Amino acid sequence: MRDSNRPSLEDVAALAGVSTASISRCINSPQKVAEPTRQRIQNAIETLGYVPHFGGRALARNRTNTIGAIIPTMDNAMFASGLQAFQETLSAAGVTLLVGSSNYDPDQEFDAIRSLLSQGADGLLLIGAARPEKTQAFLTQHAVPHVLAWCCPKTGHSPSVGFDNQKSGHDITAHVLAHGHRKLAVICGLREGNDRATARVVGIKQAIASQSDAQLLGLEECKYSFEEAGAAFAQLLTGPEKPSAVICGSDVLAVGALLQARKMGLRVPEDISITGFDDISLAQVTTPSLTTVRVPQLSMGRKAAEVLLALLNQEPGQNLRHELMTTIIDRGTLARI
Amino acid sequence: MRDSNRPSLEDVAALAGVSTASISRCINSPQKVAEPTRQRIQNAIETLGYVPHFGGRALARNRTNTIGAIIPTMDNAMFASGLQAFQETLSAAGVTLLVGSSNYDPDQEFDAIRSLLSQGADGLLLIGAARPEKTQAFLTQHAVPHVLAWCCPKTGHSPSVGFDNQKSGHDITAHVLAHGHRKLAVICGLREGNDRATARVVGIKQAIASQSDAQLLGLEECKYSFEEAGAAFAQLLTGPEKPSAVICGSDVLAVGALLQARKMGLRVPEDISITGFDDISLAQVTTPSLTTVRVPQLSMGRKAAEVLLALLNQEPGQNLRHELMTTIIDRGTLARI
DNA sequence: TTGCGGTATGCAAGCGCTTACATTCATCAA
DNA sequence: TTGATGAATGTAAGCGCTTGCATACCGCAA
Repeated sequence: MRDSNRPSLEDVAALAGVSTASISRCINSPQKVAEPTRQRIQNAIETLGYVPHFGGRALARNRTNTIGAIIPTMDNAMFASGLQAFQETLSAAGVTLLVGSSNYDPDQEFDAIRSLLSQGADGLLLIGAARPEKTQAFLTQHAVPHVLAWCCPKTGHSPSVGFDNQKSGHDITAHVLAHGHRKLAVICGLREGNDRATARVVGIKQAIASQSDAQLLGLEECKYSFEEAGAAFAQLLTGPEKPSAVICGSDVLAVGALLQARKMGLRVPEDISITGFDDISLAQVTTPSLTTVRVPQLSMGRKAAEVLLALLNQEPGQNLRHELMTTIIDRGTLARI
Repeated sequence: MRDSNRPSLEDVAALAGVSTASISRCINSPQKVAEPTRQRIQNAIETLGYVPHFGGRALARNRTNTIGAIIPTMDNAMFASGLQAFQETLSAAGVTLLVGSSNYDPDQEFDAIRSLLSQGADGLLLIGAARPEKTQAFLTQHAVPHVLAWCCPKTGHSPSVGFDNQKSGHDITAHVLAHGHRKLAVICGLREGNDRATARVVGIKQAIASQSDAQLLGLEECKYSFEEAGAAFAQLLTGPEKPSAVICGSDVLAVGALLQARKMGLRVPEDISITGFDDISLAQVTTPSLTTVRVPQLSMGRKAAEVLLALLNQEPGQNLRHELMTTIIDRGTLARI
């Protein structure tokens, strides 16, 4: 490739009149090299435009300073900004981020894991806790340092940085109930293999169950798109009894529902209330703006990076389970009745 | 790290009773190995859970199968979905994506470039064409295969996959003028070091200049946030003459303006028209939804990946400049007057 | 002067993989 | 039978870097 005249350590050594060992030391622990030598080496490095060869270094050190993240998709503000924070934190520590995506598909996730590891990732960031036996076994067998984000499982021994999806689902529902709603409906993402979506629904159902006169009129599962969510919303309104509030498992779903409601001539929140989840920027932009659950994406991304770095550096005494708090953001789509 | 008992080629070779060369061949070009041997090797690989060591491979091949992308930020739907498409295309070709971010800062971009290259990136995706001499020199000196996206420079010899920002800026402005607007104002991103923002404004001004009775009442530069854009919008309305339309260099800015307009009691588009740029999902969600310029993010990301892969494989006869078309999406924030 | 301790540098052995070249062996045409 | 051919496999030389150990050198105390 771009090698033929790529300078190597040896070239630098020749130019500076020292051994390759000194160059290496000068780069990796400058204090071990006398000042005048350091100068000479620096000059040589610069005149040649030397950049250490990654493969050589990785081979000798058996470490790449690279971390992989596998997220369902970047095409969703939800993960993108968490990932951005994650990347920035890593970058500050001199570690580079490799990304892979799973499209919410466990098989694709497995492939991505294999691929990132074979690309030399020292550790991984994974979203959620639910994964097939096969994937778990692979992670265990290869003793892959990893942290789970967007969740906070009570079982399992993977470090995690996230929040309690179930509790958050419960909270927003309790909030809706407290506003007087009794006939509820739910739109959630496809739950198979998605523990976050699943847990949120569990929390929602739990809250409804604990309010004796409340009822769940319907639940629709769909992909995270405006269109599908709109269709799901329409479907929920076909029954004989109409919900007074629709609780959505994500802001994208909620916005899809909101747009559809408008299309159907329903006023939000006068005719029907809608709530979201995540608090991505979409949520503040709709009219009315979305009552939703704020997920601490930035701090989650940052913290996940810190935990993973600590893991790789074998720093002891780490807290392995970091539960962050979500907050209900009251805006305009939830009416009191 | 996770090495002590990591199996190596040699271990596999011992188990399978062949030489390491055969294992390597079996992995990289199976047709060169006889079927029974292949079976034996496969078994050995699986029982040991062997995964090739990245460093060793990179060293021997002098290629990492890794590509770096440096984008201003992922925390903006604008780049995120293009990046997603880019990543998916690479992934299908067995290439992994490394990401870095620049925060729209040329120095940070330079650091990111160095960092990704030192991480072994075989090639780079960069956003926009404008960069300091120093950065250019670095790219040239190291003969870094790269492609520029989100732009389509007529000069320079870097391959590019993008669209004509200036023309698009011109087009949307002409569109606004065709709706009868004559008093215009502009909100754009910080132009320093951002050739896309700059070019868009040039196009906008050009269109205004070509319509003799049109005038540009004001231009505000700000960061890509709702708040700053709102402030910019307010600022534009402080003068004695009020614009009838505000052209924004990005949907984020347009939405900020829109929210601010509402706050100020202005009806959009009755009292004032607003246009965006990019057509990210925000644009279809506001009330009224945003008249904007659609940028073909998915095809851009995909194409950029293809071009870069072709570049790395030394495929000849490549078209080095791919200009994609933008489209004006008419929605509700532009009135006819 | 000798010897000691410490610092700066060099030497050389890997790290795990790929691959050009060498070897072996079976097949087949002459 | 013989030699040419080609397929399957082995041998071993790197790829560029790090690092334990050896060496050289300096200043200083004895």
